[in-house]
Amino acid sequence: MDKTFNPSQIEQACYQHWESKGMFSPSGHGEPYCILLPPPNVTGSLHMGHAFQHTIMDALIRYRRMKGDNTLWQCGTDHAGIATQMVVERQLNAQGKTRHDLGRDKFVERIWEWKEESGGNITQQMRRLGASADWNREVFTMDDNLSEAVREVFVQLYDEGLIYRGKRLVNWDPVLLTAVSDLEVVNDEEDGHMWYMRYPLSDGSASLTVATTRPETMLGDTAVAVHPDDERYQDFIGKTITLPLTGREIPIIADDYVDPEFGTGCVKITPAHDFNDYDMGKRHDLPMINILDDEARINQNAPAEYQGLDRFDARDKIVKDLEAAGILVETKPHKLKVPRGDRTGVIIEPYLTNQWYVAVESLAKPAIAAVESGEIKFVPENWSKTYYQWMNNIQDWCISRQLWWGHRIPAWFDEDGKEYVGKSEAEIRTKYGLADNVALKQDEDVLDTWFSSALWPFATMGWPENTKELDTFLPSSVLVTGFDIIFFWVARMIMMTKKFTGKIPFKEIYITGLVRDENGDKMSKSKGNVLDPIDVIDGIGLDALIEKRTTGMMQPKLAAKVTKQTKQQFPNGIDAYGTDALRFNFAAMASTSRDINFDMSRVEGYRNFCNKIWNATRFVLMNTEDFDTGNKGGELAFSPFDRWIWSRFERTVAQFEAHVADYRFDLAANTLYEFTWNQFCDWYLELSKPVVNSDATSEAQKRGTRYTLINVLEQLMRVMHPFMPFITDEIWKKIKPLSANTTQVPSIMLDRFVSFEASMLDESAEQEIEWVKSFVVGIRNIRGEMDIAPSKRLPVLLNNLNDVDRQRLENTQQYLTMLAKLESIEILEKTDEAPACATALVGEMEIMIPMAGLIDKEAELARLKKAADKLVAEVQRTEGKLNNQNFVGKAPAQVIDKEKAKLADAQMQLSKIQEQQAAIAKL
RNA sequence: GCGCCUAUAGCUCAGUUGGUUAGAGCGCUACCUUGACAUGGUAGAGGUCCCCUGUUCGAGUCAGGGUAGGCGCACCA
Repeated sequence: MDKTFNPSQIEQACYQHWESKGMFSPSGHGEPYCILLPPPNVTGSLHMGHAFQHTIMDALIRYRRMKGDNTLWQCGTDHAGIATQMVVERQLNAQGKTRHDLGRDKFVERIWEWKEESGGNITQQMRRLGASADWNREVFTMDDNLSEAVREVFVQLYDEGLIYRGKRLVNWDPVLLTAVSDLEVVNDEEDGHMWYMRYPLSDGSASLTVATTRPETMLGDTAVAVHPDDERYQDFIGKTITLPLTGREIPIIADDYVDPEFGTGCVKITPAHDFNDYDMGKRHDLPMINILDDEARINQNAPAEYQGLDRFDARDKIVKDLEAAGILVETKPHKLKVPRGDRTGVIIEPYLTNQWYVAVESLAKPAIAAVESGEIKFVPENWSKTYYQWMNNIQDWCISRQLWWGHRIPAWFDEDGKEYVGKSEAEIRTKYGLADNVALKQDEDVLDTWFSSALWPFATMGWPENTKELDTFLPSSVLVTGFDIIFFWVARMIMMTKKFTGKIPFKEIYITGLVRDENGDKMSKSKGNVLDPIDVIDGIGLDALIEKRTTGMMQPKLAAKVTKQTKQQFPNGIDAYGTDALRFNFAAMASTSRDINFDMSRVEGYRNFCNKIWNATRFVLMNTEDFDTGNKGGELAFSPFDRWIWSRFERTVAQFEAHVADYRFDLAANTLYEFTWNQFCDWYLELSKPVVNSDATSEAQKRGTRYTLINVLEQLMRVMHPFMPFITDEIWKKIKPLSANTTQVPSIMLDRFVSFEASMLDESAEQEIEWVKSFVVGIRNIRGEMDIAPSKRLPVLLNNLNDVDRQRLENTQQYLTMLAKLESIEILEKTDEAPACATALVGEMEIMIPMAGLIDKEAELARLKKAADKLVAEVQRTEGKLNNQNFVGKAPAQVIDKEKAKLADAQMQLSKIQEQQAAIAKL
């Protein structure tokens, strides 16, 4: 084996081995355990959030697979309507063309080509992460069977009256030229203005001043509203206003939506361009005058001089014209929430169009109940509140998109515009009894991407066919996803799955944090702080990283800043840390926190951890490969250390499993790290050396230790495998033949998880080894603080031993000598006169190192003082507690006894140290 | 406005039902090429647990109030 672990040499071959041998498919026996992959964008690439979530999903799947479950990680990709269409449009734009130049069919063909070209990208990247998803069952949301499910659902919902078409205000993206859902609009506060305009009454008697943040919409005003109880305006209600610029006569109406305190208490009403005004318009039966076209230019409904102007140009002109006419009273700076499309960043227009909607109320009820009853559990539980809050105020879902890429809406219109819904034109003709000569035209629109992903839990299992998979893997076990798509996806899956299968889609929802950079900033291209998980695995040079971060930026001027920042952050680029280190890092970061700050130095730490494991393996192999490990018989004599490490190992297994069951992967990872590094490597491997290297130990003892070395390591690899699949499989293949594991499976991933063996717990061995450790640490302590060279062998005197101390000393003397680098160990008898010594305590036993020639008197006094000070504080604290009648009277006896024992121990130690101080001071 | 979250070592984070001297990794200091590993070892320094009040024998932990930061939803003429 190489002296250092080199992940790049093993990972890809290892993965190919797994995949080519079909190890990712469900075994077909055991309890079903299924995870649905949140389908990533088919043409996208893997980002840190994916890597994080996929690590967790894979860890769970690998763990359950090794536990003997019938595991399915159902994977696939999403067609991502808007995102994908935008990418291909941008490619066309770069060639100076638009999608309209190609036409719909050619354009869609072009997207399919792009999907063929880049569609495998993200799944290849998932493979680099070690994801053991069942690629044989990989699906794409536009596959035939999924499209069939989409049509089936649409038609059923329509037939039940739960899908309807209506002309309503929607969020319109004037660049994408499509409606988008509420969730796809971000409302952020921006600086704007408030314009005050004086509208004259038609009778010329007076005027009303209205305030607006969007003066251009006045072209579509169809009323002015005041509060019905507002005394200032009682006389105006029912009169009319002659709208400036258009000359339209519009009524003054009363509606208690108006807040008399805000602005002037008079509101201009533009029902076709504002959601609140729309509602008011409906209440008062106002005309709805649309003044914009699809691209948000002023249309023919406005005076000629404004027609064709872009909305912002129109605003400027209108403000100027109103000012000139003396209608504009005042302009004030004003902060307002501006709705922008989350994809394009352009300002969204409320726009009156025909769209398809899902009436969600009846679907929401059972979906709410499923969480309320505990049938579906959120982890952490708090996220259920977010879910309820949205579900209890849920709005009908606008599912039509004016895009070309996606599932075409299965609705047809005849020449009179009458709608017919069915899975195909032929079906419709039968269903509605339409003659062949009736001309039908299919709706141009496609469905919201989330409509198909809402069907993911059952459509991927073959629905509407009644398949074995549906029966076995629905509901799935746990959904691992981010809180940002609880509404988009999670809630809608619950609604649709309940509706169409009567089952819940998943039993638990594990909500992960969002991966941010080490400063807690969201990773984004414009901030230039994005990291590609593959770069963390393979490493990347500084120049290449800068290149990657600065190409294709929306704002090229940011490139300089990003370059500087990247140089500062990664002056030498990024090292190749390997997949296992990255995965272990993600596991270790997966606490309950909602933000995960990605810290490269931690990945480095886990890369070092991999190297530690690698080298521990080298050591174990050196000592077992050409020796008898006792697997073929022969007496095994286990030392206290052997029994101790087994006991600790069993505890580790139990803790690990408990933490995984709680979805506390951070604690699970720490448990493994602690055991492996701080117990197995730091102590056990050291302790094994005297046994395997000494002529004084018997063959049986050597066998016992070799057996323990190889088998603890072999089992440890199995426990670690879900988190670190590559290194564990590589090592396992090397060590398994030497171990007691007789399995014939070709990879650790198909072997059984280690089962907790309570019989291996050994309290007395653990105590004995704790005694050894404090003995050794006591001496290292003196060495360290007294500046004694580590290589210097020390003579040690022991005093005040009890029977247990004597027994333990006898059991472990050879180890103590080696670990603490001792020259000799001598027990003082009561009658002996002790020389001047530096002292450490193990319980009541004193470990003494003669000072002569080694230790400076003043230094030792200083060291003792430090120890004594601590003990004095401790004695004072505990005495204070025990003298407090309230404490003694009210605290449980157990706690009081603990305090008493603590006090006694501190007093004992203190008196011994004080004796030492006195003795040394006399020198 | 409603709801949620966070605040612990220089940095990134754990800390379970309240109960030893509050922990880990990284970083820092000193020493060490010993034979698995310098991607290593040994020792060490480093904390007003955001603030206030309360409950309690006892609070990092519970309650109330505040401060700072973050997120979601709704509203904003």
